[in-house]
Amino acid sequence: MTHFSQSVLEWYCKFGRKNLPWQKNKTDYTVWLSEIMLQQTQVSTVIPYYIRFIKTFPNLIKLANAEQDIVLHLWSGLGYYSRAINLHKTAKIIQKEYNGQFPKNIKAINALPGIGRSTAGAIISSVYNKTYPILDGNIKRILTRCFAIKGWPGEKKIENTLWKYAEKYTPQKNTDKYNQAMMDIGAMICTRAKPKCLLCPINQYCISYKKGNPLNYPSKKIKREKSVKKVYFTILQYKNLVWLEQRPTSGVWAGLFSFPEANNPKIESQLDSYKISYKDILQLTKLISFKHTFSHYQLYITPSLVKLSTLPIWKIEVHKGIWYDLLKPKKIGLATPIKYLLERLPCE
DNA sequence: GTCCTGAATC
DNA sequence: GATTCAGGAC
Repeated sequence: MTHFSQSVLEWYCKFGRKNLPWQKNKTDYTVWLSEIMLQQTQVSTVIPYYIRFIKTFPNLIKLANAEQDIVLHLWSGLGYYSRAINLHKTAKIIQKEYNGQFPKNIKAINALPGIGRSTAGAIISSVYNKTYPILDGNIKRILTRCFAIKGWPGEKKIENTLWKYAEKYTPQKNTDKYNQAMMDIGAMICTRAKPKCLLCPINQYCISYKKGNPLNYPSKKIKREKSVKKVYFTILQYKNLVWLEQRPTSGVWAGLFSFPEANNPKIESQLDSYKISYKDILQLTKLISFKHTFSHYQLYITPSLVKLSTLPIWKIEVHKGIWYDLLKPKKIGLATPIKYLLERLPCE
């Protein structure tokens, strides 16, 4: 084992995190679930979601047999909803094709929806203590700083280099502890801003520390202007009921419910397509516009509230959706801005 | 390139 | 208050 890895392991014994919710009563299921939630998401954000999720679905079979809407409901607000859809898919695959037993070899795990090389490595090292490297954002930050690796880590060439380093330093023994330690060091010591280099167990190996420039790493992505999109939501409300439609299983807010939307501000055309007659409108209010920023574009949302005096009935299958009861909300997936709007609607 | 959000930072 | 940033799979 390298001195580098030895230092990492010694640090873990003293300072590593060992009491996170998914580290108690650890099983393949809890590790898998937490690793999926932790993709692109920080620990403090995940904890309440994880606890609620595990309460509702204490094991894989419960999850496999669940309605997708319930799964998305529990994921609402966590973002990257394809993670939830893939999680559910994977549960069903394991139930059907693996007899309910989580596969134990890396290739089979890696082939499951939503599990890439790093997550597969994290699961198999954490649950079975097999020797496989991981490479998440934390570890990329540590490695680029320690070995002064220039270039944006998202670039294929740089990522391959980083995997080489990850392989080289992942020890044969105690891989589980080492991988957890590296994630902890990345989250607690080798932070993006104000890294605590003096407390770092591997500062003696760290080139950027010696040079005094750890903040130069990792190199930043060359950023391009975010495109701007506009959308107009039509909020149809009759008493406590609000009309919501389910979005397709791909694209933004996959599988979540949302208001009817249009690309032009003319509320009339939207009302026409829903065959709403003006005599049924009690009140039509343009609500305050706001901005929602995605990783790849900005969305300006202008909602209009249309209060109706009768419950419209449109031809079946022309508009597929649900009348969402504000007083008895159905458990469905809702994106954050939709949840925000629904919470602020006055109900009668 | 496409997928999201809350926390950190300005 | 507005902007930036962290965080992997497909």
